[in-house]
Amino acid sequence: MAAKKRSEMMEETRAKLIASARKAFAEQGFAAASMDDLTAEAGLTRGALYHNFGDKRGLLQAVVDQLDTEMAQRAHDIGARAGTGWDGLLAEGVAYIEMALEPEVQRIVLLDGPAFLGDPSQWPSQNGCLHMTRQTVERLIAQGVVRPIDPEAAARLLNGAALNAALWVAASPDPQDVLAKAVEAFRALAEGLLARPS
Amino acid sequence: MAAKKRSEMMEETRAKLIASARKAFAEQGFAAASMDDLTAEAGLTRGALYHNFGDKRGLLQAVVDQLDTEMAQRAHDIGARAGTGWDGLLAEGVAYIEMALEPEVQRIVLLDGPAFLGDPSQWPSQNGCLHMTRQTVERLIAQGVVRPIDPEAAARLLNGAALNAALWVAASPDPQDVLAKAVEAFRALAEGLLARPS
DNA sequence: TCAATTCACATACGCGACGTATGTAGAAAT
DNA sequence: ATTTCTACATACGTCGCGTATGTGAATTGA
Repeated sequence: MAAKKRSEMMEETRAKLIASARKAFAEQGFAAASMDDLTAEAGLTRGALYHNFGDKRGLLQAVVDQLDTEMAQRAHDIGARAGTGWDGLLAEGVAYIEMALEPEVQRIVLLDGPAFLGDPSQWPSQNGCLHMTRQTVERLIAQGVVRPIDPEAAARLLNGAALNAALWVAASPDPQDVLAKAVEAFRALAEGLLARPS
Repeated sequence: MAAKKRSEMMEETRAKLIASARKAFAEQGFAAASMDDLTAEAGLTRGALYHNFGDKRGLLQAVVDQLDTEMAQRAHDIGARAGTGWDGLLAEGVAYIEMALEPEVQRIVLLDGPAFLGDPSQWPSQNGCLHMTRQTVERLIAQGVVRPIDPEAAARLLNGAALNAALWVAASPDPQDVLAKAVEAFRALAEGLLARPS
């Protein structure tokens, strides 16, 4: 076991705190989660927390950034696997709906994030999912597949639709059935973006 | 001045507390708002609050119900003025986007509401806006204007899209310009619901 | 009309959680 | 080897929620 440098130790501490916070925030919500409990589970104290993240919101910010980055990566992979065309965008959107079913994502990124950190597009992580959807839309507009509308606006509305679909699915007693309906409605809505041959 | 009955007095205190809470929650957010300050501004104490609403969440629930009812009424009027067809649905959606620009609506109903009360469709007020949009969609499906998809799903996604559009507009430095883009994108998306002559 | 009761609200208290100020041990620097 | 620095721990003050208890005015019943 090689001796660890100080910077490595600090990275490890940050990682442990973020991991504990992810669990606590997902299970109890940001407001109800106790910093004492949270840090204790990571084998640390609140001192480490305030030293590394400034305050409770700073920790939430770090957790959200990590989750958002993971989500963007996953959605990108799924979208790319479905191709660079229209199907890619649909796959991304559906992937987003399905990811939003995970309690961690829903509670932290979709509910507490906007409530306590404000508008997602202002986050340091820039909301990777949103950014990625926008790029996909831009590409499809350039391809002539999607009609020339503001790509930022389109990405916003698509992500918003997906988010609410996920909230609905998650709260339903029969998630599988509701998920199918949500995906169908999402496909229908998204088709409104298609260039009409008119 | 007629003497007031006890029930009338109680209604008045409830109204005063809700009014104070609307201001406080809108300005500071639910989590940061202090019940002591809130009740003091209404000329009361926390005693009245806990007697009438049970706890802090109960007060938020009451505020959200009131706002939601007002929003549904306003959107209904605007939609009805635009007719009972496709334009009615579009008008409702745009009205929803514009209402979501008001700090009271955005902060309380769209951000803190879901975060602290859970899924909007589970609220006692049943989320009037959502309910109304669904009815409109159902009517248009019956008319053959909208293709036969699950109306609940469609209403959910439309409202979700409108919400995120509003968050975007509100956070932008040039709301007027961004609002126009958002409305355009919303119209495009919504057209995906139209029945195709395929 | 008057005593008894109810109730809407105020007051008082305890507890938990956040943020800060201070302490400390070990690594880094010279 | 001494000094400095820093990543964390410890200790403290404060604030806000929820509850338990008190009180005066309105209501009830005879």
